[in-house]
Amino acid sequence: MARLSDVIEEFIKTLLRESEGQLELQRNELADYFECAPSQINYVLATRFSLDQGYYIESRRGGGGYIRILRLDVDRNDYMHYLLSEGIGNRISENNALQIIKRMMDQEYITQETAYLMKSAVTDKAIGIPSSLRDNIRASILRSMITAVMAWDSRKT
Amino acid sequence: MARLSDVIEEFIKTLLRESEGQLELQRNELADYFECAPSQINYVLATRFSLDQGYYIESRRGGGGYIRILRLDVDRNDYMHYLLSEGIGNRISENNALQIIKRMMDQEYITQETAYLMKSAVTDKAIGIPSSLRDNIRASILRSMITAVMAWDSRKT
DNA sequence: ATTATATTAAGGTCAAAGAAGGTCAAAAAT
DNA sequence: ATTTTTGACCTTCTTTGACCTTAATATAAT
Repeated sequence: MARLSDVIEEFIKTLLRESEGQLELQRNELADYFECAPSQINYVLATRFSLDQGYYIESRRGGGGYIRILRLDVDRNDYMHYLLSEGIGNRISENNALQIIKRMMDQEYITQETAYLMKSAVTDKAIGIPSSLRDNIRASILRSMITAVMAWDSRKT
Repeated sequence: MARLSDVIEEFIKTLLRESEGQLELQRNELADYFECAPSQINYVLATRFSLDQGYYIESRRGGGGYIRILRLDVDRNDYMHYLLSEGIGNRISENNALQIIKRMMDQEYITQETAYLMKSAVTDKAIGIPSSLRDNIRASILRSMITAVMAWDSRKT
């Protein structure tokens, strides 16, 4: 018997194929459909639709809430994927971060303007706190922004 | 699926656009039109037309009462300067930061893409560290990015 | 005609209920 | 031992309704 999680995974991937890599779903509805606990949907998303696997997830609670899944264009974003999975890690110096941003710009993954903005967010000065935590925070922010760039890109088809 | 509050928000914003940023409406009439509780109008106003978000509301009860909504169209640089000098300060919550970014986008001070990127840099998740320092760091980063937007702009003239 | 009172027509507040999604750990299955 | 499934509990956002306050107008009393 195929594991339910696998079935749900396939189901979502089919939907994604039919909708050009972008879709919105209702967690409870889906759980209902498969007669499983709602949290199983989260499990599927966490184990099969992670960033490393090339997916980006946004959600909103409350009435009219939703879960939005974006399939990132992996081929086109090879370098950025590498950055997210290994290239950055938990800590990164100001210099390294600036270099990475410059390279993304050179490769035309991002515009000059975006590069400028990203740089502004990862400088020592921006992050403030004079502590060893700074490099960790920087890494986290940089990763978040790179993810955003990718998600934005695949969003407008 | 679409949240009623969102529909009402859009409705009001459209009216505002058509009337040069100033309009008067009848709470009960609007509630009637959307077939909702009158207090839902207040909810929409409170959550989407706050001062922070650039709107000012006046109202009057009793016969001939009304709700007047004004969109505050401050000069772009004025607003950003205000943000830098007083609006943000040393600490800012995730929600407030997102609101400010949304407003800058609404008023077309920044593009949707830039807004998306900026948001990604100031979320709790991006900043990581679970500590009271987070709001300080966020304020600092947000200020830095706003400065960058301004600088970028004045650079290409 | 003037003043006091009642009625009606607005809008305001707040808390409870409802409608999502999130987290985490225990139990079950492989 | 690892992965999957389930369920209890949490957080966030929205919707609804009961009750309150204020203003204008109509009516009654002086």
